Amino acid sequence: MPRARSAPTLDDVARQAGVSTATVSRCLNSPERVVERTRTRVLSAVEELGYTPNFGARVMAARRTFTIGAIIPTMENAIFARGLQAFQEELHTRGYTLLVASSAYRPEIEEEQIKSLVARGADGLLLIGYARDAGIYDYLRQRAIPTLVAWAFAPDSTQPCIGFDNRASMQALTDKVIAMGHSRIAAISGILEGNDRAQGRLQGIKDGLRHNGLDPDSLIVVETPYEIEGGAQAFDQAIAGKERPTVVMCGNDVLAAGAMRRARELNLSVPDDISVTGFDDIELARILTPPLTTVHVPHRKMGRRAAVELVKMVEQDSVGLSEQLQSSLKLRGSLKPLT
Amino acid sequence: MPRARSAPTLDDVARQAGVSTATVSRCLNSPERVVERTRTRVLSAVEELGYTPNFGARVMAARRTFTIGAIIPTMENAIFARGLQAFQEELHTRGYTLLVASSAYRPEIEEEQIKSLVARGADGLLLIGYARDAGIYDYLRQRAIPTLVAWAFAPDSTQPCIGFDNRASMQALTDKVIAMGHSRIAAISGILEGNDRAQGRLQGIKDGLRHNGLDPDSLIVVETPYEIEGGAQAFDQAIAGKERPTVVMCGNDVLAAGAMRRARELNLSVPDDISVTGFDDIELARILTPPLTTVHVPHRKMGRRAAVELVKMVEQDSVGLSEQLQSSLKLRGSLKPLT
DNA sequence: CTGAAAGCGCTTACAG
DNA sequence: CTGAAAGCGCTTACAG
Repeated sequence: MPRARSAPTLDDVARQAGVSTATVSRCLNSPERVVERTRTRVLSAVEELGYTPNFGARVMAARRTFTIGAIIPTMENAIFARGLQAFQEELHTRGYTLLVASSAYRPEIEEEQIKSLVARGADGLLLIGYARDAGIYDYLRQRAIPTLVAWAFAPDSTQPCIGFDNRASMQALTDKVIAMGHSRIAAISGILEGNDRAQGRLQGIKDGLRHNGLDPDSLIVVETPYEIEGGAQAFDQAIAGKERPTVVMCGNDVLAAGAMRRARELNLSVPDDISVTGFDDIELARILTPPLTTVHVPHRKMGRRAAVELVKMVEQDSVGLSEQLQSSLKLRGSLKPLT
Repeated sequence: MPRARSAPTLDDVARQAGVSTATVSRCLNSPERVVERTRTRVLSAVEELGYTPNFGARVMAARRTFTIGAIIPTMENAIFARGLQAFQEELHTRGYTLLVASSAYRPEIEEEQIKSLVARGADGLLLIGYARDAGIYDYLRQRAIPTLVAWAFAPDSTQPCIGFDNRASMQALTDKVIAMGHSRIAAISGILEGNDRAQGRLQGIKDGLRHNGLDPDSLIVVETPYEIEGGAQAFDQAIAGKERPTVVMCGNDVLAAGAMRRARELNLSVPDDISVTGFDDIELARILTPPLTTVHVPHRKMGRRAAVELVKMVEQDSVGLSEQLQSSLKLRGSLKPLT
């Protein structure tokens, strides 16, 4: 915060207005406690000098930064971008600023980033998914940093969480896929380790198989990073067996986009030769050819609700209420009934 | 930053280690100025107490926050997401944290956000594009906030900028389009007002027309927000004239994706009935059917370079060097020669 | 190499 | 409604 050496301070304003610094501070922070006459005098002094409160001093005296930290796996994935945008907008209307860091889906980086944002004075923290080392939650509890988990919902989570049930959502899609006559199913999953969303989604497929009398162990599973290229390469493995699956269920829309691109390169028609499904319903899903069958997730709503709840936790020092949001199936051209 | 009332302070550490607070501070900030024996004693006291420096106090005393602010139009657009991710990664390796705000492409919101991030103590600022009110630059200069512009390069910019020449890049694409035999050209542009990138790209198309002896005034121009839906709706207008254009050149890939979706809905084949081009070469470009001809922009490199330069400006109090990055054409299936 | 002490610029009980 | 003053927890010349 290197500023012109001449940056005016509260003292300057006080002198100019002929009042004490306490009064100036009150005019700025709780104007109703100052009589109108004084207030206008002070405010015009503020205006005249172009005074802006010094951030560090204010933080130190008030013991809060009005800053909320968020650590997401990556900003590049549209899945987080949309929700994070809504989160930031909502924070802004509430007077908070967003501090962002990314973990690249790596627990040890996430841990480092958590500590870094806490050291930077984040008043509260948004994390993606609930599965992580208990030590981190201890650390956060010890420092009394309100922490909210999003993008996942688990009734038994130790942390308040706002999100949807990844596992049940994926099972619902699987039930539908099976109802359409598919039974040779392959899954392209994101990296499972340390990722409760990816694990939940894969479990959801197995639940669906089991639920419909199919053997979950017969499921072909290919694990790959959540990238288009990953989806494309995984597709090759997914269809490599002697009997080609009739449908490839992907852990998210990005993987599905990669899978569909690869299908096209192999001259396989989607959905005539093979069906493909995704998860998330990001914008991409509708511009693919054919449009992608997927699970719709209310990203913006989730981001907004998370901001509201987290600010409440920070300001009222409350524990935070979990909230389960509903997902829904979007049936589009990439999934076709087996006649 | 509400923490457990028991959060240890420098004083606690000093007492525990039997030294002064000055020595503890030195151990943490310039360890080489403390003799080893003392240092290890202090460090183990730090460890024992689980001491973390108080952010506000440190900021106030040191007069900097090690925080860099970035204000982008929106996080939702993959165009910024990729570059911002790289920007954040590079900042992190240099010990800085990223503060993010978004402007929704609205100058008045951007101005508010600039002031907000400055008030939050951003040591430096990253802004997108150079065109904005001179008053803002005055404001930033007055507070001595190092400011770097990215996503655009203009040799005559008053601010240091790291980016590419939007206008020349689009002209290069236009030259190519015309060389392929197209002359009935429509443009789907982003909103022009206050957006130098959008203006530059549109000018680039006109430059190309002029350069090839065509009348720039004959260009059909439809202006719409940078969203898929905007591109889809604009497509209808772009082809509404008596003679259908043979190519629709879009201000970015997102608009192009919308245009292509709409073409499909109208049963127009791309590229047989009409060609489409984009700008940015985000991942989406390669998964469209057919793949999109576009202008490749080195987003990650731009983000990294911007971080390096901005940190240099902050730490060395230097003016900042502009850097022009090269874009390149990606010719793919959505653009077809007119035989 | 280390310490005593001033100072950073606010906020906030506590008085009046 | 307003002011005097303590205090927030660091950093950093300045001495020694």
